Amino acid sequence: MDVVLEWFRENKRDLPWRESTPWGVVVSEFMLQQTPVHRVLPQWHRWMELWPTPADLAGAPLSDALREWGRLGYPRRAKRLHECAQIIVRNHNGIVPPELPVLRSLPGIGEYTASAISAFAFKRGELVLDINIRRLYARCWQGKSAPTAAPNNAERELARQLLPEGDDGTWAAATMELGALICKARTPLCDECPLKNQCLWRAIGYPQEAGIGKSTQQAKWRGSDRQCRGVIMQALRENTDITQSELEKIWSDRSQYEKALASLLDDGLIEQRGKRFSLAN
DNA sequence: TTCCCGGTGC
DNA sequence: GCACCGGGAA
Repeated sequence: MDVVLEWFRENKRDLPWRESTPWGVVVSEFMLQQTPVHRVLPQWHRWMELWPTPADLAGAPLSDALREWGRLGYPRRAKRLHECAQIIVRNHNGIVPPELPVLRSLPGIGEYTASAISAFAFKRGELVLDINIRRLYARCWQGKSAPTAAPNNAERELARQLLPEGDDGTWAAATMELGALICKARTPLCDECPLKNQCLWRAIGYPQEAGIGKSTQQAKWRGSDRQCRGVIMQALRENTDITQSELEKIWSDRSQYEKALASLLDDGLIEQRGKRFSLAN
């Protein structure tokens, strides 16, 4: 697949974590879970400035990590990353472990993130299956418009066959970049694709399978439990300490507020001391 | 204004 | 199979 690697050499974005330490890669992968590159960039720089090593983050209060996470979304990721830092310090001498099973055992690191860290931080030719790569494979080699909800063994086998011998992680980076920039979910730029002459989906006229690739409908954001949690977190990021009665004013639906508050306490993202709430420590 | 984008953990 | 986030494209 030299055309893909050649395309990557000429078109890859200049992303700072590609020139960073293994820890920088870990931080980037956590932030990039469910969040686009352009939103991650400023936050990543800030975090690497504040906490350039696992020991630095492990030594900081969780509340600082949650505050600096800002509006990236899914603040449980910040808590898990903080936990990762502490485990790395405690069990791995402060060094990011390169072994796939060890990475996989850390909180917030699943199949994708473990292989991505191994490939990008340690230059290993791992099987990396993020949604961009999976979409590219589904289209080009399977003639489908989109991949299934989760990878199965047949898909892993196909991906393994495509992985170049002796790869150093460049294949994953290249296919991910191609999926993100050209083989896009909604409006693929097929004319610019280095694989356009061998893409099965293109060859058979871009069929759309019923039901495939459709994620379950997300509830409206406005008025959702998610929005309520976000509003509470934002209030606690801006106020180090806030009373029960002040906090409850920020959301009009009382029962939804109570539910969101309880779930944030349950997730260990916030804490209560008497009548006052703050980010968890 | 709605719709879409995207890993982990339960 | 569902909950979790916020921003940006359509």
